[in-house]
Amino acid sequence: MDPQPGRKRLPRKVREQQMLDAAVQVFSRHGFHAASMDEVAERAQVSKPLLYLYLGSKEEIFSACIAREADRLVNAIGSAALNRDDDPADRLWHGLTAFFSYVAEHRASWVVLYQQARSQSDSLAAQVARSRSEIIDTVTELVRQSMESPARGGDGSNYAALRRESAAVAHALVGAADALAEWALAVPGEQPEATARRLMNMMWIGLERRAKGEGYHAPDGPAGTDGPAAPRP
Amino acid sequence: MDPQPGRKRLPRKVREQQMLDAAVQVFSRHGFHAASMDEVAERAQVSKPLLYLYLGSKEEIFSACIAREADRLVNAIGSAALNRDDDPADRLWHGLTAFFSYVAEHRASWVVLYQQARSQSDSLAAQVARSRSEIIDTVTELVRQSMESPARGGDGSNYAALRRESAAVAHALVGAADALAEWALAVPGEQPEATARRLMNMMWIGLERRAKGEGYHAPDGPAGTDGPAAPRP
DNA sequence: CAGTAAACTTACTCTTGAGTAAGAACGTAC
DNA sequence: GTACGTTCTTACTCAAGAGTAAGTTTACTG
Repeated sequence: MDPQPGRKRLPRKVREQQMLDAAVQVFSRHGFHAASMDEVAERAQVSKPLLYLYLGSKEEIFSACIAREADRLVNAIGSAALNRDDDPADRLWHGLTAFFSYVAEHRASWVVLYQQARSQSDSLAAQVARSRSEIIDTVTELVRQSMESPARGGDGSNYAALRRESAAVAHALVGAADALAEWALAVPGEQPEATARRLMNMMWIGLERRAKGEGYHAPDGPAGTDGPAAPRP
Repeated sequence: MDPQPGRKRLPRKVREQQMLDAAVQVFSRHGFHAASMDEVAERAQVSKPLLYLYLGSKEEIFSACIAREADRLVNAIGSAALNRDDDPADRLWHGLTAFFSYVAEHRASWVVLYQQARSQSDSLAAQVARSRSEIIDTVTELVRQSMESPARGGDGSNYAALRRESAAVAHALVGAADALAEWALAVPGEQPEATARRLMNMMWIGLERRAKGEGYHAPDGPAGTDGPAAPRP
């Protein structure tokens, strides 16, 4: 007789994953410092000493969460964006769709990765910064390829500027995606594809025209370092 | 004889502001839960009981920080964006420039407002949500005015869609601005105006063309709810 | 120079939560 | 069944930090 089947004596690897699942949930709700390891243990249906025996310390548990979730997210985006056709726009589109789907489905994962992670100041910052830049780098590369493809002759002189601009775009894109993902969760019936399309519409066209040399011309602002200011249409 | 002038017996209002200054710094570095009130007291050059006597509890102190900083930020943006010419693009431009200047100069303030604030789950969430939506609403209104101005006949049928789209744009804009602000701090010589111009170039052109009915058309993705898919140029 | 109200401090209490010591239950090999 | 290694728990220790009791100093007023 076994009243609760599957609820006892699991192999270590399985338990560890359960613990990490619980930890991600708790960290995402409360943040690193406010998260209670008692709560993690309770959620994982396990006692606290086992948690510590398997995973070390609170920091190590957080670290393991970050590593696992970053890996999952990068894989999700990468497999959607990289193994596709060569058109940068479509790759970006698929990547964004994958991202919004991922966030919608694994919200806690994203919260831990992007939001909770930013604020920590300890040694966690390094770990977190690495994971974040892994994501940003993927996007930066995507954007960079997009920006050099149309109407960019062998212009190698402003390569540094191109790199800087693509980094800026990538950061903005990820930030916008984050904010949009949170917004989308509060809007009933907003599908991940729809959110991705919104973001593409906002930014991609800007990129295309930017590549052709067009752009917004600032009026005479407080600091006029704009060079020759042309009138807007 | 007064060896350290200005270091003793200050009136309550002044001390309170010093305490809030210190609190903003500490909260921005460590987040709400990890922030130590001892550290706040030390930074404010004051003992802990005085801190509690004047400002109440840790939560109330955090609350007061949020309220004060949100007010400052909204004022900074509002006075730059609203008291200008009527062109929505220029207003947005001035607002963004003011924003990036503010973040560059009062980094801790923004961190507390936008980053730390998102994670809390307690009653703080309400306070924080109100302040954040105050900012978002300002931007949403700016964006909405921009979107209806060009080539939008008296089309009142998709008013709800317009509202939703402008909300999405506003969220994306603020998220992108946040990410860009952080990025800009790590790039030497990046001026607030330059960052604002980048963001305008990314998004404003997208908005303009979007208003004319143009947009990115997704390829045959996993979910093809795109309506009639026209080929991209 | 009292007297008094505000500004301010030292030195505590008490809760919460990270981390652990010591050992109990379970499964498996012989 | 009995030896042995793995899984797992009850019941603690200990430090950090929120919040406070009671008292001390300064400045101003009559």
